[in-house]
Amino acid sequence: MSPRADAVRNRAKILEVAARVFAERGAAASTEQVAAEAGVAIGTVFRHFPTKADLLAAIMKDTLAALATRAAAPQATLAGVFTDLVASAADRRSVIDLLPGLEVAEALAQFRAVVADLLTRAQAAGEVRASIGVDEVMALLVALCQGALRGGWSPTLQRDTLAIVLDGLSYPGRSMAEAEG
Amino acid sequence: MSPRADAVRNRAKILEVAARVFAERGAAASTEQVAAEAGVAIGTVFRHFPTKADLLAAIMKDTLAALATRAAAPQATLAGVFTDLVASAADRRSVIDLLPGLEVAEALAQFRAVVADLLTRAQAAGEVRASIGVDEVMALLVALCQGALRGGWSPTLQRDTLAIVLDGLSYPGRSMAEAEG
DNA sequence: TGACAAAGTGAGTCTCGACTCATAATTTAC
DNA sequence: GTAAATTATGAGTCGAGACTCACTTTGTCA
Repeated sequence: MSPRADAVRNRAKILEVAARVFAERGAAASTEQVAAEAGVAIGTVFRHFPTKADLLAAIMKDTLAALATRAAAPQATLAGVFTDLVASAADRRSVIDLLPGLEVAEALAQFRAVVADLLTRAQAAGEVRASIGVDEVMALLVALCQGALRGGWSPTLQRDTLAIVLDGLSYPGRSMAEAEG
Repeated sequence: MSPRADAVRNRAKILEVAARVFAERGAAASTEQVAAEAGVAIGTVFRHFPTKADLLAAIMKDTLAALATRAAAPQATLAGVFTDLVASAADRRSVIDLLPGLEVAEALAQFRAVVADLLTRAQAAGEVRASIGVDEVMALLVALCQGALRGGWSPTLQRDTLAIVLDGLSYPGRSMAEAEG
């Protein structure tokens, strides 16, 4: 027997609303808020997602999958992914707190793989220097998103900080970092 | 009459312990934890800091002041400040959550002024391109700290991401950011 | 040393949020 | 249309943590 129609509808509605609520009010927003805004009883939320952590993980998984899909498009570029991500973080539409090690590993790995591909292509095109690895790129991506999210970066600030980081990715060498102890 | 000696001692002890506890376990650590580790009763903590937010604000204020002092040293450089901050964030020794608008404004402004000075000098020395402003530098600083804090960056990753960003600060132009819509 | 005010104590209150479960309402299968 | 199973409901439980306060202890000053 397939799942009941109302169950499917409610699950989708809860996920959609929860993503918005947690993005707006932070992961500390209560499950009751989510239930109220989704128009269901709190018990319904817990039937679909036995734990608040499960709900957050489901959202992260969806978000990462959507990002991976967008980044896997033929015309996608590394710079484009950075721009998109930072904009959506500043907008509080995605990228909740990274809850370490919670069922999201697989989705994260997939996204990472797509970024790795974009990086390779950018390097082949001479847009990014060869010495840079995926780890650094992912780290910078997360850092910029956290900054944009918590700092509420304006579009101008997003553009300017991104320009700096992207330039750093392409710059030939002479890192200032060597210049100090 | 000057304040009692034990009161002064306890206040200092609480601040010291609280900074460590919140850095290690996050701002969600309970006030009881702090009291226990400081060896005082919970009422004592609340006597000195009527609210948990007051305690966090006091810590942030101290931290920012210490940072400003270190960054104001004659031999300090912009690259050095970036390196120090990211290392201490990764180490969870400072930089708690930025609680928006809470008595920290003044301390933040002071730190920002010191960074502005370092930036001006770096630009005069030709180490950073002239088009960059303090806002971008502060934004990148916060972003990198958040990333290092939540991502638990290894020393290697700290060095590599920092090198990229610092290179971006000095790079002459040709931002990749223009290359997409 | 005595007296008093400042500071310390910690059990208790209060609020809030995660999670449960007995019961009611729906949906589906036939 | 009806039975049976699935799902929805929401008041209630439970625990945690911020904060209070009546009372005790301690430091200070004369």
